[in-house]
Amino acid sequence: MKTEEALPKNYDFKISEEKWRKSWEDNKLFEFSYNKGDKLFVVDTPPPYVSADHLHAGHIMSYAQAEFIVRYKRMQGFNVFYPMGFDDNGLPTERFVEKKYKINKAKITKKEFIDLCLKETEKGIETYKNLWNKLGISVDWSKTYSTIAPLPTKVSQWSLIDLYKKGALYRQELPILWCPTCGTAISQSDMEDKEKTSKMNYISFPISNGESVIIATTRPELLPACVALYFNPEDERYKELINKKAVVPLFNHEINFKTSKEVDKEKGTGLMMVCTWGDQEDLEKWRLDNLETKSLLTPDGKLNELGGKYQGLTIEKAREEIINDLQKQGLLIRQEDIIHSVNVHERCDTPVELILSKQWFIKIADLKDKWLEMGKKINWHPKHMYQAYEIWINSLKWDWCVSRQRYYGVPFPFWYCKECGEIIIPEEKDLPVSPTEQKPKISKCPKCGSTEFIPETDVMDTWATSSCTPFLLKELANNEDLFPVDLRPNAHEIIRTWDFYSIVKSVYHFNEVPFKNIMVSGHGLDEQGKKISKRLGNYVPSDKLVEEWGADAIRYWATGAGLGQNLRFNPIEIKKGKQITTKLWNVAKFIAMNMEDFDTNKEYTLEPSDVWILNELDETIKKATEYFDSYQYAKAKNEIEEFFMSKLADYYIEFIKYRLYGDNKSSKGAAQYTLNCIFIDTLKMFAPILPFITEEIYSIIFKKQKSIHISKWPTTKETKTDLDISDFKEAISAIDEVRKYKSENQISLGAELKEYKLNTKVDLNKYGEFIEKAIRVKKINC
RNA sequence: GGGCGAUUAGCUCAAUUGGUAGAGCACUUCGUUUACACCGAAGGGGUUAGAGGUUCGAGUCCUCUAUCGCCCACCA
Repeated sequence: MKTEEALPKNYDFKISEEKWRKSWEDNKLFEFSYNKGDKLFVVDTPPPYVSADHLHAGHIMSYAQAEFIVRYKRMQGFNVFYPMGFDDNGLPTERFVEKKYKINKAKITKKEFIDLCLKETEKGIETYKNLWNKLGISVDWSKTYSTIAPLPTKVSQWSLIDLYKKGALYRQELPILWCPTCGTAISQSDMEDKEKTSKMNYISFPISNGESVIIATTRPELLPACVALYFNPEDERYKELINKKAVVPLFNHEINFKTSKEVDKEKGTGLMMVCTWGDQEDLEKWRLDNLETKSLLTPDGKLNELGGKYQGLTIEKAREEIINDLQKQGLLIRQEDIIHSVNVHERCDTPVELILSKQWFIKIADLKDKWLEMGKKINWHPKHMYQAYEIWINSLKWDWCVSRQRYYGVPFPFWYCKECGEIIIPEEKDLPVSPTEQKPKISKCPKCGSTEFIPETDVMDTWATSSCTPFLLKELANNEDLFPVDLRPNAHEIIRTWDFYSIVKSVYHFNEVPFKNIMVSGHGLDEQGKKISKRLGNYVPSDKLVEEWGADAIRYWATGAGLGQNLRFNPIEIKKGKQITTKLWNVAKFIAMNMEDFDTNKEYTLEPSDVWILNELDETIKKATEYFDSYQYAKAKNEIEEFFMSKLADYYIEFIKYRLYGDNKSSKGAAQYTLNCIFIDTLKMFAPILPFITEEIYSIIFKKQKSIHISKWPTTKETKTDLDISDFKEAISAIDEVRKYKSENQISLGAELKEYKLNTKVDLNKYGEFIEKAIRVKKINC
């Protein structure tokens, strides 16, 4: 071995990381090619929204954490399929473009808008690709997909058609969740809670006997759509009202009183106004009691003709004017300021409305048991994340509305017969189709013979396309064995969307769960513990981070949180990552300097310290392997680091210096042999976390294979020896004692003591010479 | 209101199935040693959020309380 000159004094991560990125790419190291019988490990990694122009430590964290596992599995001999995709269609991208270009929808054509989306999509993909490359994310870039491209479009359309044929997809006119700002139907999972300040209005309703009742509401603008008043049948205050009628103030239509046990006597005035529709409660009463339908809102969130003099006003404006008018007529009894949480559309913060509309739905709400049962078949890492899934399933109230009245997305593959409304479906071989640009292949409606067809203009919910990824991957590599996938890594906020919808689809299509394992990562937090967000601007852009610290150091930081846990951004931890790489470098240098005369072919007689460190190594390999196998990269890192820093660097190297520098050839050889063994395995164990420095050192010192990342993960070896080193710990304690003595007496560790009397009990016949030489004492006594 | 997770040294976090509370950073005192000053050694620092319970023994198990984060419900 001749390596000394090859290791410069300092490690330059900028040069080295760039070099290996290029080398891995040139050598196609991570490209997937499959031979029947290979152990597969297929990763269905989240296709990020390309609209993210604000990549930060949180993104680095979650993708790096999944990648630790991927690199580990690759070294374990799995044939890894790890493609990356981009989720580039749908509302997130549209909203991003609207905001970025301050789009006025009246002044832009659909085509211009879509072109802008495409342009931003391209840019976004480049930004991500660049970051993943810099970070050393080992994806197979030859198998990239984007959700709007022909193949994913085809798969998404096939999926809908299959669901339709199986009766799981239906089109119906129903009260649905609607976002007035985005002008589209949305689904339950697109909503989130938001605290809003509002006013509770106490409004007087005249009743037929000349008296009046008071109802409390935050939404007086719904008065024109008020269809009934409810009270609890046991509420003595209102019992007599049951046969009376009330008159809706300002609008003067008569409504009935009804009872329901679900009305809470304590809430408001105990009288509940039901409008079609203000909230879930209204909807249920409407369904249950067959109430009249009074559709009040237009798609852009204004009152329609039912609003009378308030027609054309926005919800907020109508609320304001109705309150004014009620006040003028003395019908507004009082107002209270309140803070309540409102369901808003997560993409734009607009309160969600319920309107009557014809949409496409996938049946999910009535099959909760099935989704729960299927969810249990998946290994959730960490386990309690299943509960997040369970809670969501149990809260399902709506079928999944998959149609969106938007532009930039995968089109629904349907036409309708103009005469009879028959749904015309293309054949699978003709997919993908764009109904607005193409005519159906058939010339006549099979039902009525009409020759005119109307295209469906809706596009799919963004999740309707991304939920296909588990079975898109097999199409991407044209290989049926790739389904179901082995690992789905993602953040916890998309359990209810990406994970759940993926399960729904795979169960419908193949009666099988789409993935065997889910690993859920937490959020990146800023140094104060706040969630990193674009709005707060509390982050350093990810590319700057990598530039400043290097990929290995940032990746090291990403090991700091266990699965599902949030992780604070912490420069000290990144620094520590850098420190580890420096330490690895220096140890490598030390080894290179002392390996010149090492003959790998000789047999060596191991000494106690050699056996000790080899046993420690075995123990570390065992634990690190167990931890990686259970997705606990954080614990694995701790074990490896502890071994490397505290056992190898702090002790073993000090233990053997006298042998390496001395004249005893066979003793030196044994130390060289041991050092060689333990260092290569240490490097390998660090490789999934610190891919660059380990590759650099491996390439210089060991050179066995073209890359450490395709070398075999270390296994335990059971060192063969006649030595009993069960008391070796005592020798270490003795060394510690001398170290402490030297430190307390301000003697340098290098200075040789003439004599030292140990307090520690240790077998000096066995370890005396070793202790004397390792800690530099001429004569040691007990 | 319900659920999940958390609460351990000044800070960030560890602690297998219950068995003497540990590390890093920071702090203090030393030390330039032929891998490393992008360094090394040693030291101080704790009523494990609080209260009760089970146990020979509790950071760990149970109950309650407090605080933080997240999810769900709540729009009368």
